[in-house]
This record gives sequence, C-alpha cells and structure tokens, in this order.
Amino acid sequence: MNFIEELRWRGMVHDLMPGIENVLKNPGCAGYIGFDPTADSLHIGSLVQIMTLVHFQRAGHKPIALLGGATGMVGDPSGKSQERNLLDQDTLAKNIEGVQRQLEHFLDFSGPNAAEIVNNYDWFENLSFIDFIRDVGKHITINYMLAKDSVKSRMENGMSFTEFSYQLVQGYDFYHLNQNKNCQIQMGGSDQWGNIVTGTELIRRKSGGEAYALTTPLIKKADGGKFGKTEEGNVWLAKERTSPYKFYQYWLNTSDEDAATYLKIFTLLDEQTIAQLLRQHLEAPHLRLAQKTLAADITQRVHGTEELNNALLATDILFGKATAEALGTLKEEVFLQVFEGVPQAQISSDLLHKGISIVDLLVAEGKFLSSNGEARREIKANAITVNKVRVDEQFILTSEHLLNERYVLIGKGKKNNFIAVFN
RNA sequence: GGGGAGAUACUCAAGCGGCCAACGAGGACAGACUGUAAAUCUGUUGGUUCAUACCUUCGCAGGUUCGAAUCCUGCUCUCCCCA
Repeated sequence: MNFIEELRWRGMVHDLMPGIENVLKNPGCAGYIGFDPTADSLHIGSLVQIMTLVHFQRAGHKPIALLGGATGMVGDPSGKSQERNLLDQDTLAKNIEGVQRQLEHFLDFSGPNAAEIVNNYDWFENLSFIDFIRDVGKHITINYMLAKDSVKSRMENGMSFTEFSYQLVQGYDFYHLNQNKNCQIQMGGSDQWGNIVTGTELIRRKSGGEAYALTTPLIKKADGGKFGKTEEGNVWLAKERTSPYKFYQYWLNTSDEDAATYLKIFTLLDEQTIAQLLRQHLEAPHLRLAQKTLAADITQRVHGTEELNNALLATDILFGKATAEALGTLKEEVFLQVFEGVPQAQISSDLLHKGISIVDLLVAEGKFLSSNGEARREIKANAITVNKVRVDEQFILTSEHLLNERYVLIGKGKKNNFIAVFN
C-alpha cells in the first residue's frame, strides 16, 4: 500500500494536488511539515501531522520536520481572527529545543530515508529584507496573496503587514527545501493549504520546478467539541504539562464514534486489526476495548512503556474495585502524578493523635468544601470516600489511614478528589 | 432635553406588606442505573453547635411599620419610547 492509499483509508487526506501520486511512486521522496514553536511542547493537535510524517517515512520516503524559528517570529494568520503577539527570541529558542526533542521520539533518524529536522531561522537569518522582497516578493502578486482565506477573513478587522507577509515566508521555506533538499512535497493541516500553495507557486515561478501539497483534515469530536481540549486546557505531549496519567485518561474517555476515527489516525494498527477491534468493541461495548487500545497505543508511543504501566495501574486503582490496600501500593511518585492538579491541603500530623472528624477534615482543616452544611449534605448523600472507602458522619481520621505515611485521599463522588498531606 | 420600564441567589426569571432563605427553568454537584459514555430517574444547590431556632441576603443609603424583596425618599446603573 502506498503512502496516499494508506492515508486515504485512515481518513487523513483532506486535499491534495493532482500528480502527487506520480512523484511518490519512487521511494526516497522528501516531504516536509512545519511545526510552530509557539510553546515548548506540542499538543495532541500536532499528532496528526506527526503521524503523517511517520507514515511518510514508513512508505520509504524522507520526512523533514521544519521548526519555524523564523516563521514563529512572524506569526501565521491562518485560522486566527486576531493579530498575534510576537514571541521573543529566547522563548523561541527554548520552544524549538522542546519541540525538537519531542519530534525525535517519533521519527527514525537513521537509514537511507533518515528523517531530518531543520530550522528555517538558519536560512532566514542572513537573508536581507531587500533580497527577500526582490527574490521572493517579485514572483508573487498582491492580488494572489489577497485572495487567500487567511487574508480575506482579516480584511474587516485589519491585519499587520507582518502577518500578511507570512505566506511568503512559509512559501520561501518550501522553495529553499526544494532547492537544497530536493523536497517536492509539503504537508500540513487543512488550514495550511493556502500557505503551501504559495510555496508551490513560488517554486514554479522561480525555478520552474514541480511541487505538491497534501493536507490533512481538521480533527473534530463527534459531539462538536474541540479535539485535544479539556477543562484544564490543551492536552500536551510533554509530561511536565500533561501527566501521562491524564494523557491516557484523555484518550480513554473518547466516545465510541471518535475512538474508531482516532484508531485510524493516531495508531499504526492496520486496517484488518482495527476492523477486528471495532467488531469486538461492538459485541461488548462496556469493555471499551477500542478506547483502551487507543489510549495504550498512543500513551506508549508518546511516553514509553513505563509511564504507560503507571497510568494503567493508577487507572485500575482509581476506577477499578480499589481498596485502601491497593491504593497504598502506589509509589509516591506515581500517586502524586495521578493526583496532580487535585486540590491539596497541608495538615499538621499532631491532629491525628486525637483524630479528626470527617467534617473538620473536609472544611476546617482541608478547606475542600466551603461549609459544614455542605460537608454534611455530601456525607448524607453517600458521596464522600476516604481512601476509596465510603464514610459516614461518625468517621474519625487517625494515623492508621495514612498512605505512604503522609497522604489521605478524599473523594467526593466519582470524579472529585482531594488530598490531605500530613507533616 | 422630555416620558416610561427595570435592577432578586451561578444565569434566566417569579414574588409586590407577614405563610419568603425567597415559585419555576437552566446550569452545577451528588445518588441510582451504566461503560470513568449518552439518556433517564431522584436529591441538593445562603450560614451556624443540624435546629417546629437563630444569623446574613432581593442594586446602594436612609425612612415608614409590631413586621419590608414587597410601601416612601434620595443615589447609582441598565433598557425602551419621543425630540
């Protein structure tokens, strides 16, 4: 199966330029995708692009990941309704480093079609403004640039010359890679079509070369929500930003419909395996085999086996039939990772000698709830657990309840947790 | 500038002298069911030593009254109509 066919059945092709399949007949073609260093980590929205490169490489071609050290300084107006703030050079340098480290996880940098990472700042650094407008600007008309969606949609509200120029800068990237790396293909999200086409246009007019565009669809959730967002914000690839446990949970919680789509896009499982998996899922939907496979596959690829196992263990303990003993088996490090972002309270362990009533623990000491009345209501409603064990109003906390000798896990309902730390 | 309407808890919105901690809807939280889903049903959604009690709340500040979210005065803000 060739690259295009592969992407097609996976639902990863939004649009492509005719003729691209011809070029891709021979292995070893170079193709690139640009990544914006707007943060020191990519989030899972970029995963579609990363997987596209992975497939490209598996099909025997040479993937190039371009980091926008220069374009990041200009700001891509595509899909943006407002002018963006510019990043300073230090931040940009730090971001590039972080993003590069992540990309290195996914691609193979050895062999005949070794992947490559380039930074467009390297060729823009010494290109003067005059050279640029003479050598690049001369080939593209304003009329052409104005016709782009990314520009048209901003005519009402205004757009700086900087962002207006963006498509030329990105176009020049393509031209540069075409000249220096024989790169004929640029891929990207569907919002990149306009920018990519400016590049192919520039290549044709400047050097008479042929270049092609391929875009992937925008990933959406079946319920219309934004992909890759939680209440807490983006789902990041960096474990410092989104813990492997939360990462795993994000994928595990996808709907049945989305899981089928995501399996194709985000895993390397083949068509038969996925079809088989979905059949099994349909027979026993409550086992959520599709989600579990999806979550495990992606977590493993992004964070590695060890982190995946921790996430699985934590998930089992939190959502399985967990006992206080099982909770105690969690390593402190994993425990803290699982409950990262959960409200915590520091409480003096002296209080444990005479014991702390559950109401005091929730309100006076822990400040987890705002009033005693609320605490009593929740207790009466059977909502409160201590170390996964339901408690009533008579419950008294003592030192024998401590996990890892200092933690107590308090749950309110299924999804709200609090941690009391004793020291 | 003239005339009119309004401001109530997270939001919308009733209430127009005592039975008002304030109807109802949405949202949120919880319980049951379930697949850590959706739908559904139920409960809760000012505070207190848990109570047929007390305290604080209906734009702000005063006042009338045994008693005010409700009546009066002033202030602030919002909306509508006319010029």
